[in-house]
Amino acid sequence: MTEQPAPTTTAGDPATARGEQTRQLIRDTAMRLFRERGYAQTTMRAIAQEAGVAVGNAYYYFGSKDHLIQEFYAQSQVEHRAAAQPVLDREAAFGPRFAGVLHAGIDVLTPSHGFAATFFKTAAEPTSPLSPFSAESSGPRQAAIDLFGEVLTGSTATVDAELRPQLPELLWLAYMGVILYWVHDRSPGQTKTRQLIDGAVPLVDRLVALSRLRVLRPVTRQVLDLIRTLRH
Amino acid sequence: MTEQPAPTTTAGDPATARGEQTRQLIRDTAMRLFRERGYAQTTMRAIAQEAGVAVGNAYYYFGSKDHLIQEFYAQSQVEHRAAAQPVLDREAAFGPRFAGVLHAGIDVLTPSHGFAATFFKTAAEPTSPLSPFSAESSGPRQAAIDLFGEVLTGSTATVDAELRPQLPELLWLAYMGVILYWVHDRSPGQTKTRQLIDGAVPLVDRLVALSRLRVLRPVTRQVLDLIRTLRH
DNA sequence: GTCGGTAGTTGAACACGTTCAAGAAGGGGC
DNA sequence: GCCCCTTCTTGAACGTGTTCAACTACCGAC
Repeated sequence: MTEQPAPTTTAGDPATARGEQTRQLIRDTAMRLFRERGYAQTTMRAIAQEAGVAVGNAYYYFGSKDHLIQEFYAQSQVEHRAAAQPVLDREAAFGPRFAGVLHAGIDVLTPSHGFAATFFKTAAEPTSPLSPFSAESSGPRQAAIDLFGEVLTGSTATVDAELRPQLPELLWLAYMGVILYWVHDRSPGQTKTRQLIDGAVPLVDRLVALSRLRVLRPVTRQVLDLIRTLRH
Repeated sequence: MTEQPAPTTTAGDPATARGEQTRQLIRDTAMRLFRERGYAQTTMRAIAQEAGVAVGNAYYYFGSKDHLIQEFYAQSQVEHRAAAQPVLDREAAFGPRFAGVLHAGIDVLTPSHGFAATFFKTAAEPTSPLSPFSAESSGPRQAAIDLFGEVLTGSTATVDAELRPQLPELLWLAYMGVILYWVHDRSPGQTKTRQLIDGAVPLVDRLVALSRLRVLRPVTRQVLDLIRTLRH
């Protein structure tokens, strides 16, 4: 239903399409206003006016106000990947790698905590294309999962063979949990989220290591079976 | 800001206030329309018209359309408590008690899966008074936590002394997780949520039992310290 | 019975997200 | 130059949630 030009999210090509400039103008204006006033307080009329275009023009490029959020996601994901690179280069052990990537994610989001929190509700709606589990956001999601795959591939940790293929997605899921906590985190500077990361990662680390133990094999199996059943 | 008469959520008193009838009429009409058409498709004008009152009148009793959701929560909580009673009477072991109460919760919500899912997003917004973590919903929340307290008090399970006081809230948190999964569950009849409950409860059961083990004492401590740190 | 005040009720009006028919701009084919 | 088609742009109009000044119904006090 909602017509849209080919998604040119990935930078690089020199704005061939005629409207690409307008698209970026509207997107940047929206991001700025979201940061300045918050999501709810930013009206589509205000975005259009500040960008110097008509309201309908914004809807030509973005199907809805919510779709502007998706733009924010994609942007954040790219920044997250970049911020994680130094960690992946530096650390070799699983724990520090995982913690570093989680911290990098929060680092990227921190400046937007005020307004990001208010619109993460849209992501929580299952029917919304903005849900991190939806088909529409499978691109950014897969990129994020791949990032946690890199946390593993580059690490010195030895992981249970059966658990291994599931683990990147599980780590991503843990990251989603961290974000959920972060969104609700009212502590100054969201320090508690940092404590959550630093406290939980060693536990995950130990758990992953334990999964290889002979005695715990049945439990590991049980957990993996459950996960496989529950995946869509 | 939003003026409201004293909340008479608890039934029993014979509608002393003049407007109590109107209040219930509007609430029941809203619940019916939500079920029939879904939350987004039900307009405040439609609710008012079906109830035979003016639009503004609905706002006299309920601060916003979202506040009607809170009414749904409260109602569901009461039904959940009632549906859990047979389980609490029947079962003695922790596992079956916990599983039974979780299933009872899903039983109560199942008829509303279609529309309940769409508005759980409102609950996910941290700033919203509808968030299950908010001060405004501390009443229903505490009632729910108490229900999981009863799961423990009546059970034959012996729990680590340090873990014990935290456990009801943790079980409630697990219930929130189940609901989060249920909301996204697209399987027919939400059978996967049932599998989640049946698969996860034995694991929780085992985990709780293990927490008392000498060898695992340091880990239990670590987890409990983390939880205590993260609580608000 | 009348007065005064509270509780309850009304519907027009507002700002918002969104739609859409109409038009403008651009660019290739001849 | 002219035509045609796609791409882009416009702003009025619609339906929504919400507000609010005005009005009515009730009830106790005298």
